Amino acid sequence: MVKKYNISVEATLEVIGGKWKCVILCHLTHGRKRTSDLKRIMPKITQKMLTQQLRELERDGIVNRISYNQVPPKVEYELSEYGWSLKPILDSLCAWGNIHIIKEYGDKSLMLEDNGLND
Amino acid sequence: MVKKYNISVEATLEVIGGKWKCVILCHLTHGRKRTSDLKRIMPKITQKMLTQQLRELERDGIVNRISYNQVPPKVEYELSEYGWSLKPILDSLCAWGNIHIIKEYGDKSLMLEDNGLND
DNA sequence: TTATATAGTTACTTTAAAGTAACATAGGCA
DNA sequence: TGCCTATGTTACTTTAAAGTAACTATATAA
Repeated sequence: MVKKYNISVEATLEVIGGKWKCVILCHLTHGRKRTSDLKRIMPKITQKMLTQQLRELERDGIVNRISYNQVPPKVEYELSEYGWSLKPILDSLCAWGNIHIIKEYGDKSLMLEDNGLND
Repeated sequence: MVKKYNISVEATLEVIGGKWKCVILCHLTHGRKRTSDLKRIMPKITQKMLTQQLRELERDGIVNRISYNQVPPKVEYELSEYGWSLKPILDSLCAWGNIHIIKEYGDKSLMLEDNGLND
């Protein structure tokens, strides 16, 4: 077998890398969410990307998918126990981002959408 | 002006996202490195990607570029003071990656290159 | 019976990231 | 003179990620 990683951080990036996964996971650290909740909180994500990213996170054991058998469908997503082990990382990524935004733009309210989670 | 971020973690990803930046930064947490050192430690990175990523990290104030005026050239890179503020994040990304590799493959020595930094 | 609501899929296109290979620099040394 | 070194650049190609738009399913309520 060929060694896959130069350094272990690459394994983490395989799981939470890309444009959307960290964003989704940060929102899920504030509690279980329906698909429609996630779409409302992240207005710019498309249905396709949302499902795709959630599927991959589910495959990697990071989130649980809870499907209620009803019509119209109701599906909720939450961090799994393993997913919660990412909480300190997600928190510090957000915290550093806040500092960086203030450093770059002076005022974070200018750059962050008003979704009730940026206060 | 249009709000740029849904949540602050996106600002962080703009700085350290992509395939190489976290890897480069993790190596730099072990000390100042010449370009040739970095190429040796990361054999799969190309000259172009290495320079490109370092330039962006420099532009964002994360690394310092130290150029000795001599021929053949000698250039060193190190974390800036601002870059060092990422150290806790980089460390926890690596630590989580180790755990994840062990969870997925049982033995991390099977997956990590022998570059002297994975022990 | 027809419209509604929610979650998801599919084929396709666009955009962005990464990789390749050849070239540039310039002082020292054989 | 001409080659070596280390670092970096450029034009181009390839690959991967993300986005678009149209489609599906189906119990319930109007």
